[in-house]
Amino acid sequence: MVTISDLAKITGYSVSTVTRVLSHNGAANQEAEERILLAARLTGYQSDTFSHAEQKRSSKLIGIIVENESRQNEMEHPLFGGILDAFRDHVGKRGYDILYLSKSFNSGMSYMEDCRYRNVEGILIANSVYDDPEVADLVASGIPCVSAAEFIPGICTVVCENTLSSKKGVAHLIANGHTKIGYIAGPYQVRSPAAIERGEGYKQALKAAGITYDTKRIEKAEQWELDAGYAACEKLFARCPDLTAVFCACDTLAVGAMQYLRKIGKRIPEDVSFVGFDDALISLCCHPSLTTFRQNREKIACACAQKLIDVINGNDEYEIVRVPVDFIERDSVARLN
Amino acid sequence: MVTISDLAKITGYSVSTVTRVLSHNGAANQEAEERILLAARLTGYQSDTFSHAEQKRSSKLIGIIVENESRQNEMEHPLFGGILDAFRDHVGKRGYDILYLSKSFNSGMSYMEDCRYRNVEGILIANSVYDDPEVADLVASGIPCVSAAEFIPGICTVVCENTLSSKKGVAHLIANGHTKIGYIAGPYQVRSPAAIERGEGYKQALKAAGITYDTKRIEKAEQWELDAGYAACEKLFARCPDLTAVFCACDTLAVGAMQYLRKIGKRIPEDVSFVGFDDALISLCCHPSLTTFRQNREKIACACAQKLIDVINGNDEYEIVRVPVDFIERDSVARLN
DNA sequence: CTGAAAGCGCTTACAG
DNA sequence: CTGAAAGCGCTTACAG
Repeated sequence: MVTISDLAKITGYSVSTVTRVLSHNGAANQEAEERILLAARLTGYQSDTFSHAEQKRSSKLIGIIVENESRQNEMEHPLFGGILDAFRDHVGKRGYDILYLSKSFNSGMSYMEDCRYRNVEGILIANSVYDDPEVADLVASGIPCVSAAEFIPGICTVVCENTLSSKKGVAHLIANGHTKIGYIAGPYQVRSPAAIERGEGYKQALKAAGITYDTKRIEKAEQWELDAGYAACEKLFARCPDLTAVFCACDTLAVGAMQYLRKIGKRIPEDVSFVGFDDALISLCCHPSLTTFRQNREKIACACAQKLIDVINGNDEYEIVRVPVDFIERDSVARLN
Repeated sequence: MVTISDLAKITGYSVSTVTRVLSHNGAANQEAEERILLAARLTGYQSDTFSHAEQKRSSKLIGIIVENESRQNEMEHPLFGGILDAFRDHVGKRGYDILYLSKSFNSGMSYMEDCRYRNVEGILIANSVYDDPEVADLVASGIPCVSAAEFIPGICTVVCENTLSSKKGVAHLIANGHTKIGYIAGPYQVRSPAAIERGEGYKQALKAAGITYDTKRIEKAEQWELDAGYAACEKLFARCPDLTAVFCACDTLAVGAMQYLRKIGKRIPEDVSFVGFDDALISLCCHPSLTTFRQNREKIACACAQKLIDVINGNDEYEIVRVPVDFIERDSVARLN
C-alpha cells in the first residue's frame, strides 16, 4: 500500500504539498503538480478512505432501508429493485457509495446505531415496515432522510401522482363506455396513502363524468397481495354483480381479482375490464395483459437522489415531490357496445 | 461526539486502559472495567469506525454486485431480491455491513477501485453482467469473492441442483403419461450453465424412462425473457406439433411459451402441460398457475454468507456448493388419458 | 508556492 | 493491571 508520505519521498516534496495537489485544494506550481500526479499514477496510489474520512468527518456513504414486510412469501417488490438501481447510479456519480442497512447488523444494532457507527451522511427510506419505530428514531436523530414510500412527518417524500393518474385511468374506462365501475383498494394507510389517493382519483373521474359515486362499489383489500385481490373481488361482485369494469390500486390486486372472476366464469375483458397500477412484470404475464400505469423508477430515483443530496447539503426545505406516471394501454379494457 | 480520551478523563484512567476495556482485549481489573463501561453507557459513547478501521485495517464491509443486464425493461429479477435480503441478515449477524457496489461510483471508478477505496473485505457477486471484465479484475485482485450466479474460475460458486431437479421435473411429466416432451432452454452459457444443466436433467429423465432423446424437441431461447419464450415455443411447435408437454429452463420462458400456445388456440394444460423453474412470482399469476421448482433464497443466501466468511478468514478451499430446490406442484400439468 | 508541526480518534507494543 | 509514547495515513492552520 502506497501512502502520501511515500509519494512525498519519491517526489521530494513534503506531505503537505502532496495532499494539496492530490485533493486539488490550495496552490501548487505546475511542476510540483505534474510530478506528484505522475508519481501517484505510476505507483497506483489510492487515498485511504478511513484516514480521509476521519479527518473530513465525511463518509460519503448513503444508507438505504429496504425491509421486506411480507417476508413469508419472499415476493419481490415490483418497484424497489428498479428504483435502487437507478438511485445507486445517481448518487454514485456524486461520489456516494451505498450502504444497505440491516436490522440484523451486529445482532441488534438499530438503524440509527448502525448509521452513527458508519457515519452515514444520508438515508433513503425505500421500503420500510409501516410505521417502524426504528425509522422514527432515525428521522428524529436529524440524519438527512428522504422517503420513497411512506409519508413521514418532517422529511421529504417522493411519490407518484396518484390522484391525477387514477383519475385518468378511470376516465379511460368511462371513455370506453363503462359506467358501472368498481374500485379495489389496498389498505388505507394514512402514511402510505396510495390506496386513498388513487380512490380520490376514482371519485373525481366519476364526478367529472356525472356518474354517481357509490361507496358500495369500493372494496378495500386487506393487503396488497394476490390473495387479497382475489378475496376483495369476491366480496365486491357479491355486492355489485353488474360491474363491467374494475380499477385496482395495484397490479397484484388486479391479477388476484381477475383470477377470481375467471373462476366464476367471467371473461376478461369481454365481461369485465381492468385497469391496474405500477406496471409490475406480472401485468405482462397475466392474461389478458393488463392496462396499467407505469411508475417511472428512473424518475423516482432521480428525484430521491437530488432531494437527499440537497438535504445533506443543508438545503432542507420540506417538500413532497410528485413524479408523473405513464399510462400503458394493453388488453384488459373492452369497449362497451 | 464523545471520544475515548473523554472517557479517560471522566474515569481517571488512561486511554490505553479505556481501549482495552472497550475492546475486551487485554487485562483490566473489575473496578476499572465497571467504571469505564458505565461511563461509556452514560455518555452514549460510540467508537469511531474510521479511526478503528484505520488501525485495524478492517472495514467490516462486504460488497455486493447486482447488475441488471436487461436494463431496458427494468424487470425485477425473480431471485436476487430474496437472496440479498437473507444474505444481509446472515453477514449482519457477523458484524458486516453491506456496500452496494456500483459501476457509476465516482463517475467511472471500477468495482475494484471502489473496493480498494473502501477496503471491502469480501464480495458477493450476486448478478453480474455475463463475463464482465471488471468482475474478472476483481477476482484477480485477490479480494475474497463468492459467486451466486456465474461459475467464475477460481472462486466459490453457490448454485442450485439443476440437473437433479430438472430430471425430477421431467420424470413428473412422464409419470403423468407424457412421452412427447419438449425442452425450452435459455442461452447456453458455459459460465452460467443453468440451461445446459437443466437440459442434462431432461435428457437423463427421458433415458431413465426409455424414451428417445431427440434434440429436435429442444429449442434454445435467445434470452431469458418472456418474448424469447414466446418465440422459442413458436419454433418448437412448428417443428414438433405433437408435443404434449414442455419443460422450460425458467418460469419466464414458460409464461412466454404459454402465451404463444394460447394464441394459436391450444389449451393448457389439457393440450400441453408445462413445468418451469425458479418459482418466480409470475408462476402464481399466469393461468394456469405453473408447476415449478422453488429456488430456496434463504438456503442460497446462507451458503453464500458462510462460504464468503470462510474465504475472508483464509479458509479458501475452492468449491461449488449445490443447494437443493423444492418441487411445487400447481395446475399446469395434466394427466394424459 | 512550500514545509514543519499539530491534530483526528483509536490501537499497540513496551515498560513498569 | 496500568500508563506514556509512538504510530496509522491524512488534513489543516500557520509560518516562511
